Amino acid sequence: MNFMENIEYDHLLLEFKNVLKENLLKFTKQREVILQTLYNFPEHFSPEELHFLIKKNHPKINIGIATIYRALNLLETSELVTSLSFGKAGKKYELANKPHHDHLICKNCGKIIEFEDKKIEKRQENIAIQNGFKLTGHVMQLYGICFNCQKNKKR
Amino acid sequence: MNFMENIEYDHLLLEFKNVLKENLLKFTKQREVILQTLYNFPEHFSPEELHFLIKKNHPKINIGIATIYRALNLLETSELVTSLSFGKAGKKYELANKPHHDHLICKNCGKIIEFEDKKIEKRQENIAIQNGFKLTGHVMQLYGICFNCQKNKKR
DNA sequence: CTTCGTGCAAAAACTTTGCAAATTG
DNA sequence: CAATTTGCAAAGTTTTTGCACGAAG
Repeated sequence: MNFMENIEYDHLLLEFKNVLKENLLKFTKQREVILQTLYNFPEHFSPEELHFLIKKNHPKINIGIATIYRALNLLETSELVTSLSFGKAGKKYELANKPHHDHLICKNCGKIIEFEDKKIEKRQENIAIQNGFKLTGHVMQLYGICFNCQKNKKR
Repeated sequence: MNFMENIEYDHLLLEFKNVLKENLLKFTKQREVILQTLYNFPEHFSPEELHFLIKKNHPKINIGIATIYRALNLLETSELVTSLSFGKAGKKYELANKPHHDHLICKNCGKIIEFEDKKIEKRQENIAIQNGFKLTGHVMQLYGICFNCQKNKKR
């Protein structure tokens, strides 16, 4: 992969640099690598997981966990990253403006279908406005039993 | 308020007692008060907030924070309580089987507004069917900036 | 050069655990 | 009675902070 030629990433990087500039903060190798890692791995990371991954993929950079925390707080405050957590799992972070994704998940076999529904999104926007909110994102996961698992169900 | 005459609460309590019985666990004053408090205050609590509230409302019961944590873990495992967290705020707990609702969450101050939208739910059902799924549940969180935080952001 | 960022280690905050005494079934 | 639960304090975890040095603008 050659990140230098990725327009989408370049745009994200530019946004980040603007945030830094606006706040008179500095662009450092550590901050760059953190953003890059969040971009390249489309999962949800705990600070610790992110730290581990960066140490593995960039052995040359000596990055401390405190830097990860500080960067994630900065990124979250500037709305480039969002965090969430459900149930037992701790807080997880992901890029805020990834292409939008909702999930339909089979509780039996774990199969995941991604979908997008304009009508629901429109409705969500309305609900936010009615409550005085400026909407910045959402998480929606539907749980159920997929076709195959319904068929195979012998219980 | 006379909780003795509250059918809804009685039902919840019964459910809890059944969970305890199934696992050969014991029904204690502390566990009862925790459940009761979650029922009576329809907010989202951190363990610490819940502890504080119980100490305030039941000064006679000497309840430790460890007991709160242990009870919340038990209640969450048995699906009587769910937890969620977002943005800066830590993990919060609420009763699971309140009438169904989704959350509109301020990423800045952590304020939570609950809502329910029949149109969205109908649509979710359709999406599931189109994909061959039998729907059993969902999680939907809308993230944004609440009215107050929008105002205050003008620095 | 001046200011900010970093790693480190220490501190603070949050959560779990071990244990003796108390309570439940 | 036997077994579980509790509060407490100690032990783990997770997250934040202070500081001296290094890096960015």
